[in-house]
Amino acid sequence: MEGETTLATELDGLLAMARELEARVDGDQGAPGAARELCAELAASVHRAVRLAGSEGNAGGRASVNGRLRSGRKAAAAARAQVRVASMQDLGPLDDGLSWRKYGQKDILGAPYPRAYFRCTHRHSQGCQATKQVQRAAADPLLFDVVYHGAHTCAQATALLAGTEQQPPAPFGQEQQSSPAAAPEGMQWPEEPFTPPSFPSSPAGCYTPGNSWCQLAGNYGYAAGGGLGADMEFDELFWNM
DNA sequence: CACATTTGACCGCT
DNA sequence: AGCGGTCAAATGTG
Repeated sequence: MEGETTLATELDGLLAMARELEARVDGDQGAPGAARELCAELAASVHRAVRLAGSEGNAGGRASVNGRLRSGRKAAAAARAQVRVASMQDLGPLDDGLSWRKYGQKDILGAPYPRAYFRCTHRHSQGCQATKQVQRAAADPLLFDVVYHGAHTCAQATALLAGTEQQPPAPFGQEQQSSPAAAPEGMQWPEEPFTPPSFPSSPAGCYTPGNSWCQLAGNYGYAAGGGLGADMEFDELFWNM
């Protein structure tokens, strides 16, 4: 409602591209050439949108984050982006190709499902401070909200990023993935008709480097507030394209 | 035996 | 005071 015109426009175009991409991928999964190009454009648009949202002085929905920064408050430790990507790939579990170690689970106020906290297994070995939060969507139990934050310094991440030209496991950002037939590493929900835990953390391979993901759906939930922790401050946004 | 996961408690911040 | 996040000890599994 405020001055989100630019951002809205970007997002609108992005949505359109996403649709096109979705159609392309759906119709031709053997030749992701065009899809890939669209993906690039899409990524660029997203990048721009996020940048606009993170710009100072911008009155966007997230502009307050910057203006809210108080002196002495440094949030460089964990940057989060608001990129919500819903990838419906049954074959693509939530495994990012890295090793995550669950270190806690907490029930979130207002959320019917608990939130699991994961950490890089190499945190003690290589000092990888990367962390990941996996939570289930409130209205869509089939959707998993995976929030990555922190920087991956372990060789595993480096190798992964170097081996793939894409950026599935973005350095930072909120990624909403959906795995209808695949459950995360380990999360036990109150009532789950799906596959229980027991996710052997599939090693690299299920990633399918080349075919990659691709089904953008949904909208950009900028965690619009409501009072449920809509406080997001992202100072730096890294996006490799 | 080592590693990963689980659960509870503690701490910090809002 | 409440919520979110992390740590630490215990347990289970491979």
